Amino acid sequence: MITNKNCIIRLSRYKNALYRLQALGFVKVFSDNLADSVGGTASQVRKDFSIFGISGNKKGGYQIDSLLEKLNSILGKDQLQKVLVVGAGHIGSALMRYRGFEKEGIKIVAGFDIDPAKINRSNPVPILPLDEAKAFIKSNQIRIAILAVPDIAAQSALDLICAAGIKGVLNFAPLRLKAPDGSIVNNVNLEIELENLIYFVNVAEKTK
Amino acid sequence: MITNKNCIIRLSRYKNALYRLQALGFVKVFSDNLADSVGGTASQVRKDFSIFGISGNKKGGYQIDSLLEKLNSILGKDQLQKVLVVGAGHIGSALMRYRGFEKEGIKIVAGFDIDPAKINRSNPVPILPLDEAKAFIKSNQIRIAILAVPDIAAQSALDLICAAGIKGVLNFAPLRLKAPDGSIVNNVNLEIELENLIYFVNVAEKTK
DNA sequence: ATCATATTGTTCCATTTTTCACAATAACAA
DNA sequence: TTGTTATTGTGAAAAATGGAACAATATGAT
Repeated sequence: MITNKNCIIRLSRYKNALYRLQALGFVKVFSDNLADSVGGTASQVRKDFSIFGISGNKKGGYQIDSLLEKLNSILGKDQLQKVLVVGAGHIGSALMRYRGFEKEGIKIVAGFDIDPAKINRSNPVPILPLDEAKAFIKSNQIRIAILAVPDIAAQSALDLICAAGIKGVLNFAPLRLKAPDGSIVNNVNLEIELENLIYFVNVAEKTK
Repeated sequence: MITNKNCIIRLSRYKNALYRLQALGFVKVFSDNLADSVGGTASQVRKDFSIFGISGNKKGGYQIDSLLEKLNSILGKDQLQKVLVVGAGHIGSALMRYRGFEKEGIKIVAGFDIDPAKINRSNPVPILPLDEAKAFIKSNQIRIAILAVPDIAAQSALDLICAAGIKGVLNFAPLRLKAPDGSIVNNVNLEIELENLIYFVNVAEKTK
């Protein structure tokens, strides 16, 4: 079983690169084309594919359409993914308005907040009271959520939505959350991303 | 020389955990406390520290205040980091309004956009025309930027700010950018983060 | 039909990263 | 003072990751 997160990220990159190539009229692709597009080696592309039983043609490369089909199936993109956003602050609202998810088959179906002033049922993405999250998650069978609430509220919000059936959470609160059994929390920590960048910029500066 | 990004990310996590412990009144900490807080092993904590020449006391653990000093110095947090945001769309605006950076000593000093309608010089974080970015970067000696512009504009905006002196960029546009010589680009790709999450949720579901 | 060539799939090797294990030693107790 | 204990610091082992190399082979050329 694959536990290598980087490998799955590379599959996403291959997929994105393939759509671009397809848009340019390409029908087949070689491992080294893909390596160039995503910044890796041809061996790694081939190995990534072989891990998932994807095979191409000796001397013929890979057929883009069938390759995309397989990648999309692996990545769960053969069905629309309904996602909800918990927290309608700056970040949460921006995510709800962000148009980039659509073309990836990801649809934000609702936002939730505790602040009554934020509630807006007629929004393109309705913003509902957090009280209603449980019922909403159950009746719509949502499995994925984005958590964009203040630090202090993050753990309890996580517990609430996981108890209601959420299995995967992308957490923007800059602190480590304890994932309830049976659910997965991935973190997007912008402060840490920036710190990391600053560190490497400083190192580059010093060693120059 | 350290090139291990994960190691640096762990340092940030240790730092954050230490502030929380300090706020609770703790004065010293053991490697296994830190391991618990950030979700790792005690050996790794000690090894991470040893890589940077940080040492504690046999049987006495680490003094939190001096440990924080050293981590902050490694992470470049002994001075305010001025950052600018390029692109004042949903994501860019949310980042400019996000209050979480301040407590990390990161200050967003300006935003830039090509759309004249977005310009607002009297904003708490002024939003200026992209034309002015070069002069601003030079005169304020900014080294770090967040790139939150549409895909199509990302590479040219990157080239522009790097030519003006930006050394590190956190890119939110969901495509691979070519980093100009001497600068570093880190990517935050929300679509890919969600895809990744969905993949692992699906795997967990199947193997259950 | 035969040969040359290009490209895959996979094995093996190198490197990086993590974990284990334990000697060294500071703090404390008797 | 001596002994016991807790914890570090690090060297060695193990695991994971990535890359190079090459045999296998399909394709196209002659």
